[in-house]
Amino acid sequence: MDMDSAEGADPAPTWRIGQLAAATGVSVRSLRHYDRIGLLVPSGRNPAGHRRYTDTDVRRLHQLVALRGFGLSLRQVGQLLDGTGLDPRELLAQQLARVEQDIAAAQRLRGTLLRVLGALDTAAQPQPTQLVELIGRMTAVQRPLTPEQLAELIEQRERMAAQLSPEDLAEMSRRRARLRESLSPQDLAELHRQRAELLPPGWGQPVGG
Amino acid sequence: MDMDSAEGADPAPTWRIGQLAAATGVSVRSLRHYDRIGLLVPSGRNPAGHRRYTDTDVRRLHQLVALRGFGLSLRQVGQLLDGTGLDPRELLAQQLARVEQDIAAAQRLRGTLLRVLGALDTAAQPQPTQLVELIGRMTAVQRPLTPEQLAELIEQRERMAAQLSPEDLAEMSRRRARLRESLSPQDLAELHRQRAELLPPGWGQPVGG
DNA sequence: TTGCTCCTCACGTCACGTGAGGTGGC
DNA sequence: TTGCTCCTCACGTCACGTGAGGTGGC
Repeated sequence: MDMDSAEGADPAPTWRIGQLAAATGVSVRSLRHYDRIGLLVPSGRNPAGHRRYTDTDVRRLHQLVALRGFGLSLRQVGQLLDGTGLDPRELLAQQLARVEQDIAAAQRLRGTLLRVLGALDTAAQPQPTQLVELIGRMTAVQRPLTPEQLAELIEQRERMAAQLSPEDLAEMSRRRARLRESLSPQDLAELHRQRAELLPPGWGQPVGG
Repeated sequence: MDMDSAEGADPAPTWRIGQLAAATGVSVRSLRHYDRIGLLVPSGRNPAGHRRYTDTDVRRLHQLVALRGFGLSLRQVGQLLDGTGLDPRELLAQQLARVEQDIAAAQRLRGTLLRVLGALDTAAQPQPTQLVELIGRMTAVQRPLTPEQLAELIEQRERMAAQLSPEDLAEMSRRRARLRESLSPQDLAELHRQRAELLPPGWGQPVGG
């Protein structure tokens, strides 16, 4: 019976860097990077200088990839792998807190994007420049638009629409349709909800309509 | 009545870079960076080469900051500000899709972190190295641990605990308490739920316990 | 006249991607 | 002998932070 699962017995180098990359999905460039920064130095080199990885190296790579997947920096991964005085539980708890902050920030951003997309849909302005100005105005004031601002917006819209050809209007309509198609039903619903919030009280669509 | 809201009349340069930075929260270094890449080139310089920003520049900066806040790259921001053939609606819709992917990925990561923290709490292993190995094993198999693996884990835990002094055990207990305190109640609840899922059927805590 | 503000390099960050130019391995 | 794999520089990415060393402005 063989003892290949015993500890301590380090088998002869077997893996070439390309094989390892193909087997693990880690790029050759990344493996060289990990070598350079001392995170994963292959146990051997052949006479020509080619890296040779042992099974022990491969195990370390697997751990490295797992830890990297937690969003840790390579420095942190290295300290964990080498047991350099870091408590993994605290580190992962910190990471959890960071991820939750990221999620919260991303969700706020999502809300903002939906609000702005809703306003753009309402405004239906063709010139990017004017959209940029609208965006600036919307994000400058964190509150919903005042009735005055909305009125101005609508007035502007009417003026622009009056100058557009039927072809332009049809094109704009197609664009809005494409935008709608690109959104998930949930997003579309929330967009409509956000747009309703954006409108001053009394401006909402008729409930029974 | 004055006409300071009229278009076209560009007032004399007024803002110095430091003043602008203080007023907007954008760092001096960032303002110089925006100048260098052509994103926000101040309208003037004084004889000594100091940047002088006009109110028009300031407006552009406000728009820049707003767009940057959507998570767009500076290149994208520049193209929007200059109206270089980009449809803002499509761009923001793309951005929305990206943000939602980010949220989904971060939520998966959050779940993984909670699972691992739960397992580490169960295992209560003191050596970072062994924790790393546990992590490697846990993330290598995406499924819950098999009863065999869990048994091995527990056996290991017992063996280690048997070798620890009462002081060590007390220290470990304090660490776990600190970890718990660092988690939100929601996280703590989910951690317990995840740990229950991790256990093979029949290993859960007694419902009425 | 003294700080304060401003200036331009220019390196560092982070985890690699992407060639450039050259040599060993099957 | 011919591709294929491997090697080492070394620049580019992205949005700046952080000095270094020097000069104008109030």
